[in-house]
Amino acid sequence: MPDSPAALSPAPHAGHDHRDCVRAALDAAERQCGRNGARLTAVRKRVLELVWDSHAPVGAYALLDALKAEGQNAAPPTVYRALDFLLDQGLVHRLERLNAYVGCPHPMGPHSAQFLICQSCGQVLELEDPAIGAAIRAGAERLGFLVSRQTIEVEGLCQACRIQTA
Amino acid sequence: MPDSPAALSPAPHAGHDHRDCVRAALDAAERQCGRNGARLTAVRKRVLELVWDSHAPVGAYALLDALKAEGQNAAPPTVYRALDFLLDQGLVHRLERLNAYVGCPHPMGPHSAQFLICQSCGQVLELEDPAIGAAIRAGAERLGFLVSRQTIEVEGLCQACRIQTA
DNA sequence: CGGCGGACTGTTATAGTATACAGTTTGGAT
DNA sequence: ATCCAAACTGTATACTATAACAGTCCGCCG
Ligand SMILES: [Zn+2]
Ligand SMILES: [Zn+2]
Ligand SMILES: [Zn+2]
Ligand SMILES: [Zn+2]
Repeated sequence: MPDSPAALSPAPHAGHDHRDCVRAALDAAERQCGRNGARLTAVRKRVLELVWDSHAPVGAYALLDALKAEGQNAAPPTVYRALDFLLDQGLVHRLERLNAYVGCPHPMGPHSAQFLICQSCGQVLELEDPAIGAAIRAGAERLGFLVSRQTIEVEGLCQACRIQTA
Repeated sequence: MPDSPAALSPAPHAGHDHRDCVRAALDAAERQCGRNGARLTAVRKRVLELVWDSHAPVGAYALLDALKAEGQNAAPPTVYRALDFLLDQGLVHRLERLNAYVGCPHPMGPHSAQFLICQSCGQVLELEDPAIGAAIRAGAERLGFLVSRQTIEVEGLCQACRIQTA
């Protein structure tokens, strides 16, 4: 794994201007927070920017180190509180398999999605495929189980890495 | 909640003899290990039994405490090594959402499955629905993503708890 | 103005989860 | 009997997350 130092890799899907991603994410966040009276404070906004540093998930303590490197007074609760806020707003997602966080590319309040995690480059694609959710609800209901939340994380090789490996 | 103190609750889906579950699991484990020359040592076997104490997931440190309470010399690596072995053999599964481990009711080597976690009673149902896996692979392949491993954990209410709540 | 209440932040300490590493035992294969 | 690899023990440490409480900021009402 070309395990990037997580701090200085703004190189996402090889061939797009990632600044657009960041700008779009921040704009969407402003709108989203405005809509429901949530306050996107400086710390929260900065953490969101740091999460969007790449399309790869970032650990909470990596965010913490980044904040501290900027001279911020920061401790674990600082970043965990910001992350909790962003999670509540549906602006970032948590990847359970990695204990890490990734920006949501289409934030519209809390929503459930599926994540494709590339084991080679570490990037994450967020998928929102109704068929998957439906299949799961169907399987669960056959056992009388009432679904309230789904966690779906798929590991494998993204298209770019698959081609490169071949 | 049909709740029981979690330590002395061999009462899983309300109305089955759980000793059968345990016996079946241990038998399957012996067979499974015999098949591919893996050694089901005393510690490993005991950890498997402890995991099967109920149908609810157990944390690694709860297992550790149980081992120590039995007079075993045990430290975190003791139980993590046993769990790693059992995971490799497909005898237990890890639930990422809970940082906890649960016995596999139909062990046949490593396999991917779906888990229904009841938020009320804590019990876990393991599902192996080909339609779900297929839907995910289909969604992933549409993006050129090659799936190697799926993590699917669904939280909600099991049938028993749903009826009781209603 | 001045105090009140709620939301946010700072700070310290601690809980919970997992692994690295070095040394020792053990059970078989040669 | 000797050797080897796998398994075990023990200690220390890393990594992830939360508890608890004090201080700060800010809009609002009296
Ligand atoms: Zn981008
Ligand atoms: Zn990739
Ligand atoms: Zn049972
Ligand atoms: Zn239940």
